[in-house]
Amino acid sequence: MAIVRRSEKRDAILRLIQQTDCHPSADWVYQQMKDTYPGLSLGTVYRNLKQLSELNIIRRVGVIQGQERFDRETRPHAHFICNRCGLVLDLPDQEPGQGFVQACSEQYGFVVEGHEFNLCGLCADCKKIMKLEELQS
Amino acid sequence: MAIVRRSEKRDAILRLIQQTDCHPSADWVYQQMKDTYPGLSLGTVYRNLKQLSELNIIRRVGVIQGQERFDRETRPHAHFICNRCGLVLDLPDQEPGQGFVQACSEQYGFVVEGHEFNLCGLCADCKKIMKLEELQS
DNA sequence: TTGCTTAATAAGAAAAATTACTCTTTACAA
DNA sequence: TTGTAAAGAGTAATTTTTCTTATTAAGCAA
Repeated sequence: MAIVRRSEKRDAILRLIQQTDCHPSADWVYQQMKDTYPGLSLGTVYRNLKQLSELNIIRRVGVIQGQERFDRETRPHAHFICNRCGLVLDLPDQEPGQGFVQACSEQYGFVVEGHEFNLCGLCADCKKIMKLEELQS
Repeated sequence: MAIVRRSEKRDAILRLIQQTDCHPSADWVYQQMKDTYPGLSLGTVYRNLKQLSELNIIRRVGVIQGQERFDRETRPHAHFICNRCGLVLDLPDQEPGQGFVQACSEQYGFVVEGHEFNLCGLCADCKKIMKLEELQS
């Protein structure tokens, strides 16, 4: 990988992500920053998010309702994702059994570098709303 | 959800996915079908893939190298994803402990409808290629 | 069966999200 | 200070979703 040079924009993007627990999207970052950095390009946000996740400084969560979401926490942990409102919540890690990774590596010859584990469903708020809608129909 | 009507295009899309184990992308499906169905629209492929996965007839795997991939197998199972070549491989299910789902549901009030579990890394072929590249540099 | 009704489906265009590319600016080492 | 390559802005291209209008599948009545 190429040398990584210091950059004001990247520092600011990272600071912003570190300060929130909302698992931001690229556009959220852009909207938050564009007043302070008027010349900021959305492409720059995307490029730096990609770079930061490749450097394992932040982490990709996955595409939720059409937008990639990111996570300041790189240590292994699971996520809950609400299918209705798009909420992302950190959960304590659900480690794949060490035996499982070992077996896959041996059987198929893989190098396993990481894992992602997401539960999907309805969050508490959306659960209530769905119940209301049922009653009304 | 709305009533689902029979449709020639959707049947053909589903048949195609059932016949392969390559975890296709929308564009792969489109490329395979466009000769047989000259008027086929890429939008139709996307709409039907979305609908089939909402009906739980196929399953979304996730975005890999910029493209969403799909899986004919809807029963719970894990995936291995190669970060270098984009290979997707089915693995036997790594069930989240029933206790884990139960605990999340109770603690946060979630309704957990499903889970996705992916191992990421290098497949056997890419492992060899990376080794070669190391030797050459 | 035949024709009518309606709502799902399709095509095509447009919008949105993301990535790639080109050219300019800038960080940093020699 | 200067040479270099990384980083940025802006634009274009790609992938995916959404919207509009026309078509068509399927239930119902005659």
